[in-house]
Amino acid sequence: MGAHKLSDWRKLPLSLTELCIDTTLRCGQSFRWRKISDEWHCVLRGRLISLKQDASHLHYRVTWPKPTGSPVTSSDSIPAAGDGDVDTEQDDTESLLRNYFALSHSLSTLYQQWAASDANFARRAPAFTGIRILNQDAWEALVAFICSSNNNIGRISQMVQKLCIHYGPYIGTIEGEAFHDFPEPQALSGTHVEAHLRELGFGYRAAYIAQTAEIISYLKGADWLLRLRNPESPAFAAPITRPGQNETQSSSSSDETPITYRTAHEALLTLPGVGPKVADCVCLMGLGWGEAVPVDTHVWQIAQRDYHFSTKTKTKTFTKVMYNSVGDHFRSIWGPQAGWAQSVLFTSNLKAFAGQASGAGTKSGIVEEAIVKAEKMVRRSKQAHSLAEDYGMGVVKTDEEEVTTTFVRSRKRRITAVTKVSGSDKKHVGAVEVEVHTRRTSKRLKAAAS
DNA sequence: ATAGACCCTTAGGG
DNA sequence: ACCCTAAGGGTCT
Repeated sequence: MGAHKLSDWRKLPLSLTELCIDTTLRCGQSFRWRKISDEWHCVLRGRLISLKQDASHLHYRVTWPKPTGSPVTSSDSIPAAGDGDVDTEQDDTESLLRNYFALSHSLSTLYQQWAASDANFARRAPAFTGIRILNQDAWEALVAFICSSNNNIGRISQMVQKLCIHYGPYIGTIEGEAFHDFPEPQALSGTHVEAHLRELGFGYRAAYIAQTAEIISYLKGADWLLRLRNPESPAFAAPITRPGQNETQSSSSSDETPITYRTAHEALLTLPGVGPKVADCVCLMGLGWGEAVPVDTHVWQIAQRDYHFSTKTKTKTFTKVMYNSVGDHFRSIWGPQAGWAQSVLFTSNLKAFAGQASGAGTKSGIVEEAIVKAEKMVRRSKQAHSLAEDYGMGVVKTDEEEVTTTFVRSRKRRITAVTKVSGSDKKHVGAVEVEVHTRRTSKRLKAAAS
């Protein structure tokens, strides 16, 4: 009843290989989608979008908000002509969705390319198909990822939800749940905002958000953010200029240096609460820079575990030099859409998706990790002990047929992985045992092993 | 350049 | 049953 108009379901031919909304909408890109009785809902550009998917189609429906402040609802006075039947001529929801899901990229083609140039991707991706980078609103991505620092997906989603409820416009209700749009920068500006956000549990991020909102609203302007977009991205393709049209108009930025991924990244770093990782998230998911590779704890783990990135620099802190070198490395193997490939491996590494990992049975993330570490030991059995030091392993035992690795998962846990190898090939055959010990038990184990 | 502090929530071990 | 610790898509000083 709260909605002005509710469209009928429409559908878009789309395979699950090209897009899997169940994965893409849950993997920590957007924090606003909610699943209610098997349908996904979110407000995009002022309208409430509902989605469901089968093997061949993406089904969508739109709920338009009731016009605010107009005493006479025109639709009520107008006879049945257009009521309950959203004008499909005018409705641009399909193009909105094509743009939001960046459907102009062929995901299956990209997966093939990444798999061809990267064995690790080829091994992990089959269980995680259909993961796309969403083309989100840049301002929303900026604020959401400021919230993401030192935080988990659950709480980030709660925080974004609070921003919408307290500062964003109400759009509609579905099964008793209210949906608001994401607030504009001006709505999050003001002297009271920081204190209020602290009350709402934002912690130290409250100041970052309030300050960034102020800067975008009044100092730099919302245009500033939009000018950081990738002009080459299909999502922001310039309006088609006809041959006869004036061309000087399009090159209005003749006095400015052309925008690049690097300059966009640097520009974002000037905002409070925005470091290299958050800047890359905004570049990738809000500004169309496919080569942006956000390096967080997960990606850093992946880089070390699967791509032989070593922590040999004594320092324990993750420096900006290291950050850039990880990103450059992934760009060199995955190419111009490296950020898209990153999201696939990132998702495969999430605990929430651990059940999907590896085809044979459901191995936990811990087991997966143990297998991979053990495999690494197999490949480099000669340097097993030095590697063990690099990776913080406590005990390493190798012989002709079996490799046993024990490494420290946390201070109070040790995990032992046993990988069987077959003769000269030293191929991993999948036999894995994992044990979790208390400190006391592992001490005994260590003694027994040595 | 490099440790700590920073808000808050939850899961798991004592 | 509770307290305690660690960790969760980092950034700032």
